[in-house]
Amino acid sequence: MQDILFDFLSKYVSLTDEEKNAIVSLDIFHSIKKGTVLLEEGQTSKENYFVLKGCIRSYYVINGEEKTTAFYTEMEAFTPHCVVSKTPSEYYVSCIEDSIILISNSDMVEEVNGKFPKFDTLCRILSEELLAKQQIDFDEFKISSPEQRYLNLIQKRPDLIQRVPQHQLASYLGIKPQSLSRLRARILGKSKG
Amino acid sequence: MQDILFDFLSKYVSLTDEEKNAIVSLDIFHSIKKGTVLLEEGQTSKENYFVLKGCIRSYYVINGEEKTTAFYTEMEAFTPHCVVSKTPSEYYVSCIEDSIILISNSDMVEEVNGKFPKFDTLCRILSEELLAKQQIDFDEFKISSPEQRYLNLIQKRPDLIQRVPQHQLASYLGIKPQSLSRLRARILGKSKG
DNA sequence: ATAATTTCTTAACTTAAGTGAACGTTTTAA
DNA sequence: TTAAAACGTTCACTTAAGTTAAGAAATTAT
Repeated sequence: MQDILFDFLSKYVSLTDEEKNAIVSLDIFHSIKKGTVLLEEGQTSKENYFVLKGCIRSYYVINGEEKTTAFYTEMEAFTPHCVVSKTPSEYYVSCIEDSIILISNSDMVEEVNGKFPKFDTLCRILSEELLAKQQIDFDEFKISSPEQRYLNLIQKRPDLIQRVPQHQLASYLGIKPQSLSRLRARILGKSKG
Repeated sequence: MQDILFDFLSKYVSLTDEEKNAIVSLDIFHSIKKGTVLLEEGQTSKENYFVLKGCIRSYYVINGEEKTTAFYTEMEAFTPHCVVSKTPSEYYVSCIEDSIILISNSDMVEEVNGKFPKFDTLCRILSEELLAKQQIDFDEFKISSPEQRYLNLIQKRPDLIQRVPQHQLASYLGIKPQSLSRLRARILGKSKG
């Protein structure tokens, strides 16, 4: 299990056994059941997530309606806004499959980063990379129509379309579930002629 | 001029004179004329931007049409995707006002970061903060209609509405210029009753 | 200063998304 | 195992954005 993490990290920096032990000693490996809510609106959590297996989802609840904004799957990291801003969370995070998640506390991370400067470099590289990736995702969302976004999703994250309920996918694409159904029917009609 | 930068940085870390000199010696202060293109599609630049005064804009050109995806104004930093991914840029960056921009080369930054570990911490904090901020912006974009996005922009970045041409604002909001005109007329009608 | 270009707005028409409702299917819980 | 709830699709209707075109206003270049 830990090997998966260290294989991933080895792409960015090489870690000594001492450094690896420092990570392991944080005791961050967790098995999470489908449906578990990891973060609730209003909480000021300090927890960062890294998905080893499974899928977590972030969503707002507006007028009783869920608005899904992101899915994080294998080898993706997620630091909720409230952890950085130290203000109450405006959204929820929950687990949509039985998952194995690394959950680390910001205070712990800072402590370890203080001891091992290499971790600062690692975190910087990871968040710079994530920032750049997210910027591209945002750009693509802005310059695309809902239909283009859906087609784009089929290309880039085909797994999501299988493992995520339609109504969650719809709000992720910025539309209503009925519109996603219609849009899918439209595409199917086009490809048939 | 330099004071503006160091005042800003002092919010995150305290720098010694030696560290400040290291930054100054990079010779990164530039005066840029309105209309200057800083990055073209296809280029694999290594330049990072930090706006001290003025405004820069990133935009794609798709079928001859500009799609504006971001504006960066005073005290905002921007690292184009190509700098991180080391692949040719898919978008342009240009200056929409006479501006003073810090332009730094990634290689130089890495060299200086090697000498002064504190800079790694600084860069990590800045990019984590930026990532969190960007995530919120993306979330708000997804869960809002064009009209809500426009009203939101009036609240959050009223200056942009003054200093940016309508057609650039429109594509930033994910709609056509004609739709923005209509939307504004609609809002005006509502407020009058 | 004037001409050329770009920008902004308005309008009529088309296309697609939002809304409310119905209905069959699937999943969840008792 | 059944009842209840949630989910996905379809439909008719409404609302808003896309498109094409035209003209006024502002900006830029000569």
